[in-house]
Amino acid sequence: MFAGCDGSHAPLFRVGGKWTWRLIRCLEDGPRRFSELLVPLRYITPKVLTETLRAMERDGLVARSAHPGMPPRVEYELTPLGHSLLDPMNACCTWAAAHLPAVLAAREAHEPA
Amino acid sequence: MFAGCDGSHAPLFRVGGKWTWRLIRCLEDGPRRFSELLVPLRYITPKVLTETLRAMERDGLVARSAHPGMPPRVEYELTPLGHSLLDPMNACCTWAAAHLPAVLAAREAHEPA
DNA sequence: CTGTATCCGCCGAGATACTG
DNA sequence: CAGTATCTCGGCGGATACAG
Repeated sequence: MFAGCDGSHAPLFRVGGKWTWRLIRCLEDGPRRFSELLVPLRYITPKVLTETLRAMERDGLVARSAHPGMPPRVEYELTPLGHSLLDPMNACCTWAAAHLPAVLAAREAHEPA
Repeated sequence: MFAGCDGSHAPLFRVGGKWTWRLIRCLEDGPRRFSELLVPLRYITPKVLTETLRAMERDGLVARSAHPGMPPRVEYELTPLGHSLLDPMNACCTWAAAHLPAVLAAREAHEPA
């Protein structure tokens, strides 16, 4: 998604992935450790969490900082760029919250389950 | 996407599909016929266009009106609900346009292609 | 604790051809 | 013109197990 904004076909920013938006929400209040992300994102697997984080890191949305030692301690936090994504995100979430009932009603009308 | 706004896991509104956002752009200026959508959405196949339109119809974002006769004439247009999606969409597109260079730079830094 | 390594299933998306 | 009918493919996302 976000594609078509510039007329190109490129799939932009990994946003559109299943977990990306929720992950941003988990990070909006400050740095979080790997295991602190596994809990609120219930049922995400470590592999998928790693993939999502790495992708967002490549896009400059998330910063990873590893504190050496034992046990290992790694923290993830939103970069300023990642933080700026919260604005359009909130616009979308506001829309969704306002219009979810209408969408569900429309579905119900087409699929009288 | 849009998931997580209410804490649920439901994949919301079909928005997140590959063509949905571009389709909305094509409809924002008024009704369009099936064949008029195939052209600007270059290389979309009839099958996929139909699937996308049907899904958006189910969600109450698009209205389909078939004028009987020969040759057949069918028009699609955004409902008020679909139109209201333009606001958050534009917020996202504005963000993307503003920060695309930063994202590309971040990718370049991680993948010195 | 913070990941990696395999393997797998599902489904969106496309190619191609055909129909009312 | 406006679709439908099959078939196929790739890749995200998940399950499970293991490692530093």
